[in-house]
Amino acid sequence: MATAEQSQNAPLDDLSKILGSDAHTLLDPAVARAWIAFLTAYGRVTRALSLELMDSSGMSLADFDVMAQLARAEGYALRMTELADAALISKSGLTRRVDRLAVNGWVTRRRCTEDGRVHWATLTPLGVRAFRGAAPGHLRAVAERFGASLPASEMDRLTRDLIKIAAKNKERTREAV
Amino acid sequence: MATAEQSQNAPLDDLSKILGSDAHTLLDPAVARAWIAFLTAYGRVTRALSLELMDSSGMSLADFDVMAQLARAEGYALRMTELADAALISKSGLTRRVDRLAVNGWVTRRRCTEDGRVHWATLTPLGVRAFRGAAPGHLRAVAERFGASLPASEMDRLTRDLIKIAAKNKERTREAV
DNA sequence: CGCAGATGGTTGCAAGTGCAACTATTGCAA
DNA sequence: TTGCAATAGTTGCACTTGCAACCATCTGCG
Repeated sequence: MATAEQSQNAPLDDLSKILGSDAHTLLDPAVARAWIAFLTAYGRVTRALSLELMDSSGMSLADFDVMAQLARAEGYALRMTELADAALISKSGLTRRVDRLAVNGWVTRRRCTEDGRVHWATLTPLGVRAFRGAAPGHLRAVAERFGASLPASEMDRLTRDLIKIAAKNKERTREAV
Repeated sequence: MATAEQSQNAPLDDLSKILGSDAHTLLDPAVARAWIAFLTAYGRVTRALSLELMDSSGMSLADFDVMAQLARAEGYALRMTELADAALISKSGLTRRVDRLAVNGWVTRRRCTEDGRVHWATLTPLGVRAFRGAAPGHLRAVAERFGASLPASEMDRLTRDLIKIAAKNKERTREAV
């Protein structure tokens, strides 16, 4: 992945050296630049946020995401599958993440009385406190690293664009088939 | 991580339930929406591209990125560290990735004669062929999944915004200190 | 020279990840 | 009621990852 700055000019022209001059018919150079910038921005921002969050709260970005989903939920509780979907990770990944969060005492798993197959992951009081401790710093960091780069008007446009891209790729590719 | 669509309205309002009403002073709701959309778009697009690329060429997205960097480079060769930087992965990660690419016969490692510490990773003729085989489909997929969502004018604006965000997070956080 | 310190790369280790196969539970239909 | 398909979640496995410690090589200074 090229960094955004260096390849601002010609990420695809470089490739046309190896792919031939029809490279730009496969992928519009403007899209190629946007794609490189997208990957670069994502990589840098998430790496920085992840290190900061780990340092300040001993929580991985994935931990935070999962706990934030629970924090938003009615009664701080969600079924495992709902939670996995919301956090965009696999079911098995969630099982083990909740294991780890449970070891920290931040989350518990309760079997559902009405449907024995279902387990509710729930934020414990300790987990609520941990989230309250971690969130301000993390949200501020997101504001600084992601938000502060653009004026407010630009931010809404960016949101619309990103939502369009996300919508176009909604199907869960493997499982949806 | 909430999905872009569902939380379009109020990702932060939900959190104010747990964080208190000053949640929005920590992170502007418009930024919060953009951030969620960003994470969602990245997750969905890369997952889809990665599966498609693996199916069609037996190449991971990371493999492709590394080989694309080499394909762009003078003589299809880069030093290991340059390559790691360009591909935004760690040095150790690159060592092992190149190991795997070498097993496929796509990349070789040559020790530099002038400076014995340096190793040049180089695309082999077979690697060039593999890249030529994989690239068209992958570029087309990027065009479809990422590019086709937005009109050309919007794409350039998106690029500018993303580059600003990337630039703000340029320091390599750990090593730069 | 020769040795300290910087630089380039690799390896040990302790994670994290997804897929596919598995177990447990439910619901429905004969 | 029994039995089978569908659903929820977990586990085995194989693979990837990054950090920190390590080895090899080079550079510059006494």
